[in-house]
Amino acid sequence: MANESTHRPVETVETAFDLVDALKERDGAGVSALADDLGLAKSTVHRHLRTLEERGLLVREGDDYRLSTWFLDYGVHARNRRPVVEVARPKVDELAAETNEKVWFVLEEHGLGVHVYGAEGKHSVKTHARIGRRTPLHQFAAGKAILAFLREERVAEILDEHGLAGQTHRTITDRDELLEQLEAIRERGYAFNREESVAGVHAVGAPVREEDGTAVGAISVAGPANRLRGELLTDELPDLLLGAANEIEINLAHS
Amino acid sequence: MANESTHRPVETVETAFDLVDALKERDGAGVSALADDLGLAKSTVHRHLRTLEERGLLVREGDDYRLSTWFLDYGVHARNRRPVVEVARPKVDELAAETNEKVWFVLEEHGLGVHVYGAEGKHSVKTHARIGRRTPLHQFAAGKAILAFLREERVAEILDEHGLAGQTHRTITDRDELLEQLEAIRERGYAFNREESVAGVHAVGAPVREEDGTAVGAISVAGPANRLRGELLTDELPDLLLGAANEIEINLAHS
DNA sequence: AAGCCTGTTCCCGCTACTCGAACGCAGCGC
DNA sequence: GCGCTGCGTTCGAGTAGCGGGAACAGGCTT
Repeated sequence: MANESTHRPVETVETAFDLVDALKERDGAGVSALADDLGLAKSTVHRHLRTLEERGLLVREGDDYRLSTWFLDYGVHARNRRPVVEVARPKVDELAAETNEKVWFVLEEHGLGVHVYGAEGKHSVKTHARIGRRTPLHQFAAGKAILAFLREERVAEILDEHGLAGQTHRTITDRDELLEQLEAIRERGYAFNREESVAGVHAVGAPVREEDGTAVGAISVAGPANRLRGELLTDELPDLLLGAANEIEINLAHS
Repeated sequence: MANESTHRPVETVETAFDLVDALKERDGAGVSALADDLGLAKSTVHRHLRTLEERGLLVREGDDYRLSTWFLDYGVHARNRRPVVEVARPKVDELAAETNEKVWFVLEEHGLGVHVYGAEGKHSVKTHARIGRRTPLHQFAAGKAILAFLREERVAEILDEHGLAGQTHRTITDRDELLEQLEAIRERGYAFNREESVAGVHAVGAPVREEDGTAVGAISVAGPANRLRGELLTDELPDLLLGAANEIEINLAHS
């Protein structure tokens, strides 16, 4: 599929999104700053920004432009298109109420984990996770749970493409070690994250699978390491998660 | 500022977003269908879709493309950039718990109301409102609350640009009638919506204003018409809303 | 097997995108 | 007061690259 070498992207579209990315990163900026940043002529940047603004994608604040909430509309649409999200949402809420911890539902897209829905428990920790954020799958419990239940070639593809970047000193950065863990996850059915993405934070993740066994997403519970330990971490939470994941799978199959 | 006539948009970017819009509307589609729809050559559509897909903005499902959750990342970023949203969020949650009804926080952008954050009460009604959705300001309580506290010229601009489309038989479609209502809203400080956006649904909306008096957003409570009536509608809910709006304004000024 | 539907590739022509220079305006320092 | 320097904006020109059309490859149906 798709011989990469022959395909030439639409460069004008690429610069448009380079601008959008730059605006996101800089939290808004003006014409000159963006032109410098991207090595484009001011007039070019100007024309692009105006085009995007007239479409409603950007808003002006004085001489600066920033992203508009149009993107939210596209994004929410994209999220809700995946049936599993609608099914998972109430279960995530339930789990958060039961465990009092932060609960996430995560999808895989383009080989990265996307946090698409989260619910706060009474004692939720604040992590860097946020709706829409993309995280390399090997760095967290839900991600590893997904990886463990993807086709082997797909896993290889993903690891080749995105590598094994470290996040904390505990993050798995060795490929063989990761593959071993994935094997263990496959056997017991759920994944742990012991300070691999945030220092002081533990998590458990369980995959949500479809009929053929491949993961369409995962749910996870995360909390402070000193609270999530012992049997709570190794037995109780996995039980709750597997139950919830299973319910989601059933509801998904009958929807 | 901005002589519209001289400015020529980047057409390639426009077609790219025409494709994105079409994909949103159709919930995903293939090359040929999109080419037919937009009157473009298949090869053109193909090249655009590939470009967007390689950027991670689209995902392929077989031969169909659909929007990816990348947009969610942009959108959440855009929303969280507005400081008022972070401040309003906990108040919206509180109000939902207190009233047991659906509570929304709405921003104005490009002359339209954007529902950026909503909280469910125990007895929430399901309306067509959804995070990210844009609605003409004259059609609902929060929107009217915002309109009432914008500069007069700005209001005229918005009405000229977006018109007064009807939504239910109760929607205000007469400009003078709307301006009169806005005057009344300015005097009492909050707005009502009696089946003007959804049949059988009433709502109350209160503006969140900054120091100079202009609205930066609004909160609203919506529920079934037969529950939201009498003193609850005309006194109790307005009181609660004004209190919450005021707290948001104070927190916003000190953040 | 032939037809028809996809998505995909290739190449050519002309559009329109990019650039650079010039302009108007503000704010600042001398 | 004046000029400098920053900004966003406009204009014109030259050519890169976008868009179109035709041809190809593969699946499915008839």
